Amino acid sequence: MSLSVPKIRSCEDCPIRYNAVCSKCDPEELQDLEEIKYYRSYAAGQTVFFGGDPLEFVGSIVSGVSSLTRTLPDGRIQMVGLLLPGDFMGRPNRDTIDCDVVAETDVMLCCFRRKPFERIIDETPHVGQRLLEMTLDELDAAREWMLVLGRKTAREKIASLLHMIATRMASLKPGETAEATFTLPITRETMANYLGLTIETVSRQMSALKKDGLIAFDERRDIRVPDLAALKAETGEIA
Amino acid sequence: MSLSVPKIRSCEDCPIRYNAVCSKCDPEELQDLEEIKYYRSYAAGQTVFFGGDPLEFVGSIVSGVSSLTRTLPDGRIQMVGLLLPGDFMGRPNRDTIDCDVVAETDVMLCCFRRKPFERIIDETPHVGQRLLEMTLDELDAAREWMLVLGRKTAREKIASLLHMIATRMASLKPGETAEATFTLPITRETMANYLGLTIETVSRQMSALKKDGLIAFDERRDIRVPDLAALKAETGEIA
DNA sequence: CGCCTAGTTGACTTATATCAAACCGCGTGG
DNA sequence: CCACGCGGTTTGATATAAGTCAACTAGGCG
Repeated sequence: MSLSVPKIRSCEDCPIRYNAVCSKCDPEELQDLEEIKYYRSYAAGQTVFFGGDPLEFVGSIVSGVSSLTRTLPDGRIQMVGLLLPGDFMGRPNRDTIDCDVVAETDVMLCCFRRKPFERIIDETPHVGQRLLEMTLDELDAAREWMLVLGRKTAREKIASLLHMIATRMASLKPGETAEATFTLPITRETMANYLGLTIETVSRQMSALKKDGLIAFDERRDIRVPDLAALKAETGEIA
Repeated sequence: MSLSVPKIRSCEDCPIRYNAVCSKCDPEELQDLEEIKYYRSYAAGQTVFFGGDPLEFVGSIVSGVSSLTRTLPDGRIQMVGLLLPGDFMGRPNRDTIDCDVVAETDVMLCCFRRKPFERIIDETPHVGQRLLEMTLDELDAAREWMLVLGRKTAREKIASLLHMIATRMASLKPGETAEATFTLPITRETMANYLGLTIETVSRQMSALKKDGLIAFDERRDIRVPDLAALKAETGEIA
């Protein structure tokens, strides 16, 4: 498993320059951040943080996908967040982290040691403001997901997840047809953990959606959605 | 249904002075807030915001309990947040709200029109900082709840809800025995909507917990928990 | 007094979990 | 080069937790 070495030299080149926690910074603020940032890479499957560990650093996902999970003592797992490029991980003003953070694909992180970053939040308003904005968005997403977990059927859950991934991925390369193609960044097991289902149920519903022509795939991970609107109609969100 | 008229004259008297969005403010900042604040009351059952409506104001719960809910077109409802005194409602920098907000009991709100409040966030750092802190806490709570919704059994869900209410209410009057008594601020239906269950299942599990001696009640809403640790053991969170 | 809402309880159905087996692509070592 | 094992996935048979439908109780209020 090869770890890509960071090639980014300055924040100007950074692929997440305009949506990460630093996106509102003016050049001067950016300079402050630049002085304390450093990069880290994780291979797919590696754990970035263990729940309960002291939180030494925070940071942004530059590339790749990570998951946030919570686990019950008997081993039941629930994914509680999916972090894509630009998303922030860690929690200022908290000594420990309460979720496991796992790299689902190879991941590159732009990190800041927590203490200096907390100082920056207090001193450079645009970082704190952007972080508030991002946290509010995440809260909205978490609440949206509570509806999925609490009230949707297995089929609706799968359709919702696929639709979300399709649109979030698509938003990176905008060009918008009714169609979408993407590679699932996660295993069936991870999907199950996200959706509060078993992997067997995930598999059955994927097969059912395929049989119904709503999605297509041969290789297990390469999904084609011929008609995003039709998939959306399966999420239960349409009247 | 009688609406209590606000009796609070200044922020100094305010019951949520030290845990609301204003809690980090120094006297000068408080003065800025005081100039734009106003009070509103809602009777139990009234809707404060309808999902999708323009968001004219934001504010803090001074007293009472409100719920945040999301609804699917076919009528399925999921509660996605429970707001207790001190909690903040509304969303700066967003023109509409995406949840219904309902007063579960009589509620008093300390409100700010949204635009002036947004200006305050930008100008008085302690408000933005506190709001970030509160939003991060809410995000943690939402994630905790995703675990409940996705992976817990009906009994564990009920136990989790009762335990949470017991401890959150208890924290107001700290004195900590192993025992707790409280009045449920919500109906069985609201409980069901919070937990992603039907009201019949809620009722059955309440009866089961009662039969097992984990809770006691005659009047449907006045709950006594003889042993909080024993209740906690039913939440699935204990090894 | 009778209706209305909130809650409880029972009988039955069903969606999803559980248990079990087999499949498929892939890298490894004989 | 092929057999093997392995992780990830699919599919089938069965079990069960929770949902549905329905009847009934108990307060509260006009």
